[in-house]
Amino acid sequence: MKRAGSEALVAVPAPEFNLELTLECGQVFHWQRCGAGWLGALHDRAFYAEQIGGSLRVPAGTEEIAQRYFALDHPLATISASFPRDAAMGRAREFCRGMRIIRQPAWECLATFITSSMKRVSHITQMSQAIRRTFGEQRRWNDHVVFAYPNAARLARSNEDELRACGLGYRAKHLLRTARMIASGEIDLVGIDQLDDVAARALLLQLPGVGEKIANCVLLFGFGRLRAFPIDVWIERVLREVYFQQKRKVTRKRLREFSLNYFGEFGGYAQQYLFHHARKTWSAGHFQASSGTAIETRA
DNA sequence: CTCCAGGTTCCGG
DNA sequence: CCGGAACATGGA
Repeated sequence: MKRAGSEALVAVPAPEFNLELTLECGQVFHWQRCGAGWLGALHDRAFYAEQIGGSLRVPAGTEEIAQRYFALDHPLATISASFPRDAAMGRAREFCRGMRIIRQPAWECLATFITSSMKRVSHITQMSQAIRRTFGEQRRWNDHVVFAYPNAARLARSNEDELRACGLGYRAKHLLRTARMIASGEIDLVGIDQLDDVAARALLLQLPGVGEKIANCVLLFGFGRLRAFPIDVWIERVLREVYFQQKRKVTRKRLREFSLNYFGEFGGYAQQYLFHHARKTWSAGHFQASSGTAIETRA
């Protein structure tokens, strides 16, 4: 009688939004395709969402949670218009139309990105699922099962061997120590909302396994700091090939200063668009072939 | 088998 | 501040 996966769904208006792109662009790692949509854990509950044209269909009663999580209130047209007017950025903007930077729970975001260093996106997904299955609470949606991300207190009670069994390798030590610092209250994640970007970043940098790049990921994806600009291997490639072409000896510090100035108020969005576009087209050749327009680096 | 992946940490110039 | 090396694991 009831079709699994389609009972009690209600529509939420979602203009300028692409659910698939948003969930598959490498900002979040645990959503699984399910029927016409996606299944995952949103905060502490099982959650399902599917997109039909300009609207999102979600379980009745979760409309507001969905709107907030998927950041449907971000002014995407304004954000898009704020990007610098260069060719590479223009291609990324077209390629990523409808991609939004979602609002992930801070701890889940922090913990997941601690596991991300030197790992491919598919591996990060594997580790996230293993951690959820091992330590997380089980939730059901119709006849499907998902696992919530374990909180810091739960991981603080685990040990390095259990975490290594989830595939974390040397990252196990980092995640365990960070979980303990959060669980003990030594570092207050909630309080970060009251800090400006610089102070918030400095606080995150105190955590084991969190450097400049991961701190910026957490600020961007977990704290809605849309100016934060994580520089990973892909973005570094883009910056060097596109914006610093034929320039020798460009230091990390120089790249960081350039990206904060050049990409502006919504730099985090620009970064994610460039990241996804580069990752999906680099090997295909578009990217390099069309990156011949070097941009003058204005100080 | 070799290479590399959304880096961080530690160490010596 | 800057450059290098070690660090685990898995898929191509």
